[in-house]
Amino acid sequence: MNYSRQREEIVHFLRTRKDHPTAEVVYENVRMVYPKISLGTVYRNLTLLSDKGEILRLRLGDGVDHFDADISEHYHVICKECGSVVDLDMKGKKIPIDTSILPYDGTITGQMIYFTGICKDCNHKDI
Amino acid sequence: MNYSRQREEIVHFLRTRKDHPTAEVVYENVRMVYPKISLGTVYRNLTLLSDKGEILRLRLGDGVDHFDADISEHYHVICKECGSVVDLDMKGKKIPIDTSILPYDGTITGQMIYFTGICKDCNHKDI
DNA sequence: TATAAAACAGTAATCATTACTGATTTTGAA
DNA sequence: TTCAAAATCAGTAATGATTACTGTTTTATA
Repeated sequence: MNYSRQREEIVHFLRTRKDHPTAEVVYENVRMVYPKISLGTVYRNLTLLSDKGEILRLRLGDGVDHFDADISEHYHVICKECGSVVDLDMKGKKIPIDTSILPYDGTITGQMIYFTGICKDCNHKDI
Repeated sequence: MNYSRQREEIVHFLRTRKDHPTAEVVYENVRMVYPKISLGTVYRNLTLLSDKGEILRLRLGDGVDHFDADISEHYHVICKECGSVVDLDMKGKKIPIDTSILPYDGTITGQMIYFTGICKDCNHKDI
């Protein structure tokens, strides 16, 4: 995989963000540096990078893919009000689930956990 | 909400299935009973029914919504090989996660857990 | 039965994402 | 440094799931 300036900038932009931008948001921002970049290039690189494991693709169920440069073990909370996605910093600890007791005839290899809730900002709005 | 014959048949079909059909699969099957039903009707009813809580809409991350008439507490395993979705019958038990210790500034109201794995059938294929 | 509300079939529109194409850039060896 | 092959790009078209629209039919109930 050759590293183009566009791809570098996409990764660099993602590393500056702790929210979890969509392809569209990445596009709008990288365009400030490379105005001629196309949305297709953004999508192709996000797919390439997540396939190689350099970034995470998050499918949060809102119909749009989100991307995360933080590939360490961590979890996400999705705000039901505003849709924002916030990291849970588990300081390296995984939530323990004993998959061996689950009643399943096949092999369980992984788990995906998302939390839903109301974020700090939306909590304040209610007052 | 008036109950039409089409809507009844959609719910009835979903109840016969333990896999988790997509709107397209529901459409193909309900068409055997009501050949003139349109895909739009299927989508509208699936949305209506899941909004009312009579069925579940599952967003499993494969880009297609799946639907489940079983609204009891249970979990799902997605096969990485064939994409099939199998229920985990937890016999009423929830997987315990103490959300109060999670480092989050807002309110956590719910959790979504999916497991990934290799289903029984795909395990056999490897031999 | 008559009537208003709800639902329908059929079709068009939307929106995120992927695929295609010919031009440009990057890489690594001469 | 130069140059050809490979990779990537910009721009655009296509795809596929889902939603919206419109005029017609069905349903509930008075």
